[in-house]
Amino acid sequence: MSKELANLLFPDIKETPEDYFKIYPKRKTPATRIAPSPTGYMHLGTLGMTVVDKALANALGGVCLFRVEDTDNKREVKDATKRLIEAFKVFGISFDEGFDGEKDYGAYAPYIQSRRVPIYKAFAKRLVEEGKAYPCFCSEEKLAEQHENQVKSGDKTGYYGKYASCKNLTLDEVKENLAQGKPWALRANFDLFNPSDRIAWCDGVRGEMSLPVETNNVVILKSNRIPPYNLAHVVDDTLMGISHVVRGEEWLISTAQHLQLFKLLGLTPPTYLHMPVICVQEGESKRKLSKRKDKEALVENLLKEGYPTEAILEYLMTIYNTDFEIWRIKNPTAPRDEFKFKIEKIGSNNPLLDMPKLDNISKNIIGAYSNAQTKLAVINFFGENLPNLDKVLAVCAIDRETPKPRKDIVKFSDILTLYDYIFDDFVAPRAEGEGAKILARYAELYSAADDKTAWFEKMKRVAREFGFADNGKDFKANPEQYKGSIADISQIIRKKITGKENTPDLYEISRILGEQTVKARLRA
RNA sequence: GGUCCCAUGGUCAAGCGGUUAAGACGUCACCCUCUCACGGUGAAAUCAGGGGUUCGAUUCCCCUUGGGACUACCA
Repeated sequence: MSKELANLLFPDIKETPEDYFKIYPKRKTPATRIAPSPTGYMHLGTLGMTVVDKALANALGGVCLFRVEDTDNKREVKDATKRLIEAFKVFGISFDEGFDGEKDYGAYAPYIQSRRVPIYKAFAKRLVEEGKAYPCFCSEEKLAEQHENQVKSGDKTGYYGKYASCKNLTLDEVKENLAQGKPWALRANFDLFNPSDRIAWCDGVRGEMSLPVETNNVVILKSNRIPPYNLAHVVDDTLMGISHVVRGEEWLISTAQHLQLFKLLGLTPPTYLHMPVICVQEGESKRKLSKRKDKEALVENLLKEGYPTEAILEYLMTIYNTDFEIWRIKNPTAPRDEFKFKIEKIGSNNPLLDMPKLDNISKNIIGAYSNAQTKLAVINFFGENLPNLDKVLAVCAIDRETPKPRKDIVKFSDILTLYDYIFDDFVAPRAEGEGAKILARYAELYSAADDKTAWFEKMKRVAREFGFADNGKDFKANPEQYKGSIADISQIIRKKITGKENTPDLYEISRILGEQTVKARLRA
């Protein structure tokens, strides 16, 4: 009867799981995969999983592939797959196999789940043949009502045992329902498992784990004949030879049902690595990073702010492998893929998103950029048409390529506020009283032709003329003899020219601005 | 409510029965210095609580508390 039912349900499916095992040969190396669903722009967590997948494949001497999990057509966002692929490109992340937006590459294609539906059906059909799955004709309303009653009576929720009313439908009843055109979903018969048993496995991150048997006869084929995550995961990761499944902690509990599906199909499950999820602080507690609430933490936004992709990747690595930071200190310039990723160094705490840490990593990375790299990055961020581009680059070049470079740029958008005085529309602040006199005197003296020593001599001269110490030490020794020190003079001038109390070397800035502009601002 | 996970400074964490309890970010102080940044030196700051086990617990076990995840024909 099961065979008959299977043919009734899947008349057009001729292939068997064995056929697919022939098409997709057993893989000889370890493999990891990143399988995001196209529901919008890339999530920081997705990027983090990718970093781990890549690093793990690298450490294991295996491959890492990219698969699109587009089985939820309700949530799917147009172009999201394309955007995902773009984003990976921006981050310089490539995969050994996958989908490039146009076509598949790799021997286990297709890599888009919506194109693998016949494969899922073949496995589903097998399950029906063996009496391990059955069609369910229950309406949404009926299911909702049942759920409500279960909650009310304190019974366990779900579709199982006596609640699984479609499980024991006769062939004729199924035929009748089908004839009436009733929609149906396929459910796994988890009542085949002893509900008091536990499902155990050794998690790569958490160690020995066990969960109670999943009793809910979960849907493995939706009424649109597309599987939800569970069956798709089991089938794809088996066929694609995935040895290590890296996924977020949110999957931990559903591992029982996945393992039960593997068992029902007689398949060997992969090693699971359940990763911590990145959280944000909210009042007293923390919560999972959310796309809606934490827009500023979205990868898209970080990029928009001008964080270098390497900074984001490095930060993610410090989160997911607690060894990485120490390795990085010892190997400050080594490429990241030389780092040996260790499974046992994955933390199991859910970390809080640490923006100051990201900032620190970022400013170190930008600080280490060469002038050429900086130019590329600035143009990449602002485009060719940024006004005063040459001047901006000149300011960025101050102290760059030295053993102790400035590290004032955290993200490229900072340039607009940090160096706003470089732009033509900058308005110099007003000065009054003695300050105005000092500025006037300095304006008289200033010449762009001076070398740095000559320039500084003039600065000292102004200081002396107005009763300020021309060096810090003298002032410190006898503070009462002076109105202030050369630092104060310098500060007055800096403030007038740039509107800021902290800027790179004033001599250099003045040269970049040009004598005319400097004098105009001093006298404004 | 049920199931599961987690628990060392403000944050990320090392530690895996005996340590002066690493390190990084952040904070503060000092030095360097025309300013800022960089750099250097230093400081403050942690084992959630209670029971066991043990000669000895941050480390092992239990309970409490706190936090997190899941509980869909979403992933």
